[in-house]
Amino acid sequence: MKKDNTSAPASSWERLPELIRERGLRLTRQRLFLAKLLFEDQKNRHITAADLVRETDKHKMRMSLATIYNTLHQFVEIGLLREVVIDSKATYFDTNLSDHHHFFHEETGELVDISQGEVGIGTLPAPPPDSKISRVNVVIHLQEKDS
Amino acid sequence: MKKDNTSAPASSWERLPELIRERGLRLTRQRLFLAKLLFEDQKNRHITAADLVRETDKHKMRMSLATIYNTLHQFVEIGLLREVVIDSKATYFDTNLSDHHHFFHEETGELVDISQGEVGIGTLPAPPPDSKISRVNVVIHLQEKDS
DNA sequence: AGTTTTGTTTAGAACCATTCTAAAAACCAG
DNA sequence: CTGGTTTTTAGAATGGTTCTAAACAAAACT
Repeated sequence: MKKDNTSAPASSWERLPELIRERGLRLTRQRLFLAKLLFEDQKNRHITAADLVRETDKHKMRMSLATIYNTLHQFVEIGLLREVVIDSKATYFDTNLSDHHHFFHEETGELVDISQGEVGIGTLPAPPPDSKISRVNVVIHLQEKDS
Repeated sequence: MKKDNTSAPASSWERLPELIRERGLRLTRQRLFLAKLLFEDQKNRHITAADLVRETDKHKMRMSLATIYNTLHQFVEIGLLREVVIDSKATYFDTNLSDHHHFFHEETGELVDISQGEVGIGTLPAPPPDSKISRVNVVIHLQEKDS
């Protein structure tokens, strides 16, 4: 039985190399480096491809945009990341795999986790016939209060 | 004839011309035609810019893409439409102004209204200081049940 | 009416995030 | 080390959306 036990900020970062391998991906310098950027500090992050370009550049580990996108999507496929789309400007990749929702700061484009308990969805409507609910996204848009 | 005025889009379609004027926009052939397409049948619609291009073409009222986008955004500004972003593929414009949420069919890209009462949001977390909630979006993603 | 002012439409170029291509490089089993 | 397969890469291509600046149309003024 394979236990798909990957919740919270991924499993501990030291195990990522084997995890990547187990899921059928080769362990390359680029994938390892991106994994490090994403998961090393154990914090939940909401990152765009552009953010990663900036970070890799800063660390003198410049790599192709295509690689960054490929890796991000592969990480989603093997359950290391979740994709979050809020506005049409960019796709965010979320290291927090637990069931949760988001605040979205409209001015800054910043995403902030809302822990699971804080949004109580009382009732959900029944899905139409022949469909099943694959996920429920709640996004609370925030505006700055003009003081 | 039943007057289904409950969640009717915008005010009645006959008043749109004056409404457009009141909000400081000139009443042009293009704006009038798009308003007609969007609101004439009093049904709630979820339309993309590309949809409108198709419809205007079909009615031999071809107009520039820029005009379609401009008009759509102006209609949002004057409160005739709401913008809904679900995935990064396209922006939807919703003629249903009432407070409601959406089913999203992942396979077809189709959006379906969920009437207000059917999603009960029990608890909302307090917004961070200096921010206020501008809106709450709930999107229920649907997958086809492989029968 | 005609003329001016100002707002609108237009085609096409520009933009920007993302994906594709096909060739070179890296990984890894034997 | 070699061969076979996967990855990476630069740059081109894509697709939705926005911008530009020129032509045009609507309201305003005489």
